[in-house]
Amino acid sequence: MSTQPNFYEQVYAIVRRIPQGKVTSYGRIAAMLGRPNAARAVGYALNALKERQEHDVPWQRVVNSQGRISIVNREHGANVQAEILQSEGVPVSDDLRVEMRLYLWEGLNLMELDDILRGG
DNA sequence: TTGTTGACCCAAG
DNA sequence: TCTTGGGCCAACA
Repeated sequence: MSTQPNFYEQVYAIVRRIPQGKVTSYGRIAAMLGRPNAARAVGYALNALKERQEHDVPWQRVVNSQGRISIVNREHGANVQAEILQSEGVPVSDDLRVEMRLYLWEGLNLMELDDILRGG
């Protein structure tokens, strides 16, 4: 389809469905969109979120494939993303790592995914 | 259209 | 476990 929704919007649609207390990776999101090698583009999309001020997108629930936080932003000495995740019940170690084995979000079911790919 | 930049991923060493 | 290098993709100048 040539009139499919923007790549950004698809990324946001998926991130919005990550349940509290779970995390997923940039690469997994890219794979859900049918672009297993577009992990960097997903990061680019989330980066643009800052300026858009879309507070309904839980960007903090996205970490890299190794369960590590890739964001350098920090306030009063503590990493912002780590703070938010811990407040949601996801433990983050001192070296900014999350136990992916325990907190990984498995992803969407086929019906939800199809809904997003269609533009829902 | 080309080159550069990123909140990445993966395989090797 | 950490570091490198190569690869991939979208946005932007």
